[in-house]
Amino acid sequence: MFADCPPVDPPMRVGGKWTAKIITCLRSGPRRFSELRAPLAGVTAKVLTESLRSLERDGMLTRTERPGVPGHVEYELTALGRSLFEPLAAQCAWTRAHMAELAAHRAAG
Amino acid sequence: MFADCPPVDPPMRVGGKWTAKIITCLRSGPRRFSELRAPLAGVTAKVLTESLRSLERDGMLTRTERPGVPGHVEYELTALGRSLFEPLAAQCAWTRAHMAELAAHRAAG
DNA sequence: CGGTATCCACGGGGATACTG
DNA sequence: CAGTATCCCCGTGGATACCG
Repeated sequence: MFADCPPVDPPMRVGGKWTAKIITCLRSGPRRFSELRAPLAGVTAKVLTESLRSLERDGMLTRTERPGVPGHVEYELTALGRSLFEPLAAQCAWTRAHMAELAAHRAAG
Repeated sequence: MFADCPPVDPPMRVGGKWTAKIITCLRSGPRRFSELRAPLAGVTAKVLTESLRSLERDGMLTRTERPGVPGHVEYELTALGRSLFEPLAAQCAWTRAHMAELAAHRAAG
């Protein structure tokens, strides 16, 4: 899921701790709450909810309740949210290109 | 100094709160501690020192004590540090292009 | 001039339990 | 299923004072 974007702890971040991963998870289309929670190993429901609400307030994604039994909720990126792919890709590219050098410095220093 | 990179509170950040601005300040060449502190309005000596030490540990910049009376200290970006310009520019471009839309969502929501 | 030393406030993030 | 409600920890960052 995130193989193209190595999880070097920082030094580069978009929004909160889970924001970049959420965007990446939604890349290929809308997903439900539980479909987001599974791949984002370690995130609690509370924190995931907060992150999603924050992204919704910023217009990065939409939240849609689908009725039925059982009902579910769909999260989908807006155009604004998808526009983050570009800077996100730049960060991933930087990390891929320099993470070894960075790790070497940290190990030495 | 930072006119080309609007200070939208985030959503995009490189490292700590001051990291991106420090890198930008060092863009045109080496600077002394006090030459960094002035344009970074609001940063305390402690926090600036911490940020610089962290960047030094990561190999992003070098710290050089110049003897003499009065002596001073020079901070200069390494090649690794300068390599951050690219993703940094991508972030600035995104912010410039979408900050109005973002602000509108936040005001409405 | 270029820092340390202390102390402290705040907010993000997490653990756990519970709910419509 | 998709959350809330609580409680709490801890790291970042800031205020203030002092130092070689």
